[in-house]
Amino acid sequence: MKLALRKQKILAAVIEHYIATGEPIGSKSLQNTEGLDVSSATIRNELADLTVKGFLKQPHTSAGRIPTEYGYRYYVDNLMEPIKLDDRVKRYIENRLLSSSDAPEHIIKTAGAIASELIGTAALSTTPTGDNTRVHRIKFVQTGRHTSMLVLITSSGMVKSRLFRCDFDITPEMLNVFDRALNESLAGQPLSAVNRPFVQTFAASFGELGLLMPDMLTAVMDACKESLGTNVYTSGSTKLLYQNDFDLISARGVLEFLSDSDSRDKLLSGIPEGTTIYIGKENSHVLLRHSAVVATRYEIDNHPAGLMAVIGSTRFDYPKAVAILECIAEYTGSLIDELLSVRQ
Amino acid sequence: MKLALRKQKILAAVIEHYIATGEPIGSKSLQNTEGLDVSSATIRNELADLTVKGFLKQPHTSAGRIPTEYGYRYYVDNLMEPIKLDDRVKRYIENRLLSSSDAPEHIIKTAGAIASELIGTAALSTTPTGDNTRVHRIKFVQTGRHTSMLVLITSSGMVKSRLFRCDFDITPEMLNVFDRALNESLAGQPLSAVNRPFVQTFAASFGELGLLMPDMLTAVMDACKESLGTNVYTSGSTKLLYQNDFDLISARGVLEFLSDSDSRDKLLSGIPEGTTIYIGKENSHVLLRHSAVVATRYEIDNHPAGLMAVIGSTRFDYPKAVAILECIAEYTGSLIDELLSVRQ
DNA sequence: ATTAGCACTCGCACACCTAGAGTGCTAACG
DNA sequence: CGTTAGCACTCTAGGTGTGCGAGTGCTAAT
Repeated sequence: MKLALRKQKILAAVIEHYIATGEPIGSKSLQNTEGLDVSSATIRNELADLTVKGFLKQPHTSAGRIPTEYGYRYYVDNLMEPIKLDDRVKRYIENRLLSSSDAPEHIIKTAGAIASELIGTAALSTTPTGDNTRVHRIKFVQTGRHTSMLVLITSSGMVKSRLFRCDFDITPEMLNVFDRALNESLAGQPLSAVNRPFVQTFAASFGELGLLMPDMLTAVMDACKESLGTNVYTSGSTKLLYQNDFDLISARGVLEFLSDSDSRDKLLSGIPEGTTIYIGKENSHVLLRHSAVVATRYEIDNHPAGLMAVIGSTRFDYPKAVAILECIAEYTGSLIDELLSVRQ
Repeated sequence: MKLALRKQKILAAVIEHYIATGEPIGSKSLQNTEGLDVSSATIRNELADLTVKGFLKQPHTSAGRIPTEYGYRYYVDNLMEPIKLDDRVKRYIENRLLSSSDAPEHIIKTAGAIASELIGTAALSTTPTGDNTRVHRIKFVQTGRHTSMLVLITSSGMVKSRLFRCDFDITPEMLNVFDRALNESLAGQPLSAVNRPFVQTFAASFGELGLLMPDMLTAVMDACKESLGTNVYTSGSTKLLYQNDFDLISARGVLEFLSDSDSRDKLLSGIPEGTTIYIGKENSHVLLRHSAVVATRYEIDNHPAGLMAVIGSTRFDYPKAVAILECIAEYTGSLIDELLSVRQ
């Protein structure tokens, strides 16, 4: 729907006032809006119209107007102007990321923490998705007479380990043989390829020896499967409880949602590349019906990889959140790229 | 302070009623208490006395009595009877733990989740403390021309990784040399021994080559230092927001506390072996002033290692929490022992 | 199309009231 | 001297009533 210029101006003014203060605004206060030189009665007419069209609503008859979810959507799609981030903020983000320790997981965790801190709401960050990830290397470390640890390193620099036990004594030579054989056939394979058929073929090609170590092969499979899933880090979730435009039920709902890995992962995996905004009922999950999600994917090796996201009430400073998230995502991606020497 | 038998009976009855219902109880309802055959007037006298002595208090004049923190303390120390866990519950715990994947971190995380689920409040579980932990093995995996990953495996089965980069091309032979040298001098060392002096001595003994790799040695040190710290897993923290005897401020405080790793670790590291209960102001941290913590240490290789703890309002089913935590801690310890083959 | 004026609506804050629960005190009892 | 019955008292929760202020929608004039 195309709105007349004056209506757009009024809609933007209502939304920006509401985002800033959390209070409804009425026709009188709107007269002070820059470049809106009409009487309050005119504004009242426009407000009534915007309300009928579904962009605005009144909490109750004698209150001012606040945006509906539809209003926010229109604002996000048509009215909001992308803000340019202050250089100091950019430098702050870069420094914080650089001073986190040199493990990809740490960097990603820190990225989430920065987002939460700067945007002032709960933030999520995920390790890269496994789709483009391959097995980099598998290592064995003996831990006991019958037990050993398997360490899987993926092409995106993630590490997973598994303990397994055998019925017979493990010798270093044996581990060496397995080390060589496994890496020969697995290194470079996509993680998703390491499934039961693959492992069974591998074991078969190994003859009798292969049959001896079902536990080890299960461990390999397990580790690959787990690496295929992403780790999700949550930051600043208590901030939700301080947002006064968020009632306890909704805030609790979001917290509940965040701690339920199934529904959380379902949301996250559905987010496309670039920057995405879900407002209110646009979220498929019931618990997020009163919340907004702003998410963006960072890239590793020029491929969309993991996510940076913030989540809060629908009353959200969308322009700011988008700018900060995109900045963090960019730095995070290039920092990990650098560490993995993907960009030589 | 020694209390007369009848006073003890009344105190226990008040506390147990309050734990069960969350409601204050008055003299009349207390007459129904098993084995208390006196009039309500007599009970009123006793209640007044217990109130003066500080065991009980009234939310307001016309309400019944509820326990004070001091009352809870007396109950926990003198009155509460240890409950024997139902066999089905025990089996449930064991099965849940056995079906978690074979990585110590997973088991510990699951243990926390079970505790939260069965006790119905937030739970914490930690990986073993580093005090008795030694370096088991260090592995190198090349990730790029100038970058490599270091994987540290500790004697308690934990894995830490670090990426590092060098100014020159890394060769497999070089990594092999370092692998051998590092493991020769580090394997079996307590993690705490791997500090800067140690690393410098090591580098010096290596001559020129040692000077070439400051980043690698820093990575080793970092990884050891990080392994010295414990990982803390939180489960069911949203449950705090559903406890109706917990006002929003207190619940939020606890959540805040749980997400602040510094103060959280400070609490956890101060907990002795065995089972410990902190009630209200006994907690050193301000944010826990209205909460209770029940914690117990599990053992690995017969040494007190990590923690299982639950946290909630002071209105707490202490006997149940103690019984369940101790059961979980025991199974967790022996399961990890078994995986690490410490008990052959 | 815009504006001034005005009656109207509604939520909030506050005061007020009542019912019910539980108490402490007093005096009587064994 | 401990125990008990009786009673006046206190306090909270919850319901009702009222005035204020903000903001609206409508109408008639420009």
